[in-house]
Amino acid sequence: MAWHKSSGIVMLTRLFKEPSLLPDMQKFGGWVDDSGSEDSKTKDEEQERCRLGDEDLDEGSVKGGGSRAQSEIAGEEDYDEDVDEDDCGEEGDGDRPKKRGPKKRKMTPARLERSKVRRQKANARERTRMHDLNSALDNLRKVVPCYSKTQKLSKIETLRLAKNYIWALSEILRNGKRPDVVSYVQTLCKGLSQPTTNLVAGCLQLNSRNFLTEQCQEGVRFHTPTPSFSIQSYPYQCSRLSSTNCQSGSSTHSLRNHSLCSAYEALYTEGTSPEYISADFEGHHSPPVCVNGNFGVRQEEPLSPDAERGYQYSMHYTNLHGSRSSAAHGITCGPPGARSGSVHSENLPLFHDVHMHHDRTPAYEELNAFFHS
DNA sequence: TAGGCCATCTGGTCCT
DNA sequence: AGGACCAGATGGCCTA
Repeated sequence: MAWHKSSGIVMLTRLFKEPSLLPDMQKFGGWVDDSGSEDSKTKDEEQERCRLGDEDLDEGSVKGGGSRAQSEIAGEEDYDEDVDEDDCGEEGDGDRPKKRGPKKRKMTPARLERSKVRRQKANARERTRMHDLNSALDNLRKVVPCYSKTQKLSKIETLRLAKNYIWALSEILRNGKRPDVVSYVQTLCKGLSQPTTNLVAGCLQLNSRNFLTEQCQEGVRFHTPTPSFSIQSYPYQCSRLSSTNCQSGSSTHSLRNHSLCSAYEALYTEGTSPEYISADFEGHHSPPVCVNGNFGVRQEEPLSPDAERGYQYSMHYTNLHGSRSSAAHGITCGPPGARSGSVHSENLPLFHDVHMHHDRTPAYEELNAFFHS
């Protein structure tokens, strides 16, 4: 599906206004073949233009016959200078067909100035609109899984993750049962770039005590709602794996399943009710960790040294912007103030500024209650 | 230096 | 008439 960034943002905006559009998201996108924009002016030029006043806003508002709104905004200064403002006679030479519609008026300095002012106002409105849009996007970043103040998801990744998140939650509500965790993770990461996938999966991976499971070694068979989706599509990069029994592949980078294995493991934690333990994954119980805002985080007991060592196997997140947060990150995960339930960040060298959300929205509460009922 | 991401400008279109 | 929306173009910044 072709997904244009701006189109995606617009779609998101409209989705908030019209949730009924959600089923049409998949149809949304595509490139518009259009052209014809003038060169953008530099910021210095823009600042210079901003020094212009509005004294001409109300001057000379008399228009010719018909609407001229478009021509006023759309570069009226390009119109012919030799067309008289009051000329209502024939336009153009005899060979060309006569043009209908409003006459082009001569650009007087005053009108030129008005055009500039109008353009400035339009630019200011557009800036405000985009700022509002970005603000909404920031709010969206805060409610999708994996929020990082220092490592913001890009716009497109935020939208993709939000779409996946909505889809995952919809599936949960539709099925009325606890989801298969790996499928849940898969759904969240579907279509995301590798860095974002690593980020999301890394957020889900808090416990590596039983990092490599049989499922991992043998290849996890996922219960995915979308058969075409395969975890093999996400070559997660793992770090600090050399000392573990994760060497199932020929290289570190071959351990692409580990993060999801850990994420998978992470959900099935001790402290949860027995029915929470998947039949597919009940060999061990790990300290409770969150998967996203819909899952609570509790850790009932201090980590054992082994468990702490296990965190050394945290997946490496290849961030989008390099060194900003690539090292010494841990995960802050869990309800604020839940000291015993939070994983010590010092044990989590990655993702220290990354955490799952716990926005107490009604949907959150409902789902959280659902998962802990 | 290429590529990704972003902010901004710009002109076109639609709607009120 | 004017604002909202859209999408292309452009340049800046950053990272690999």
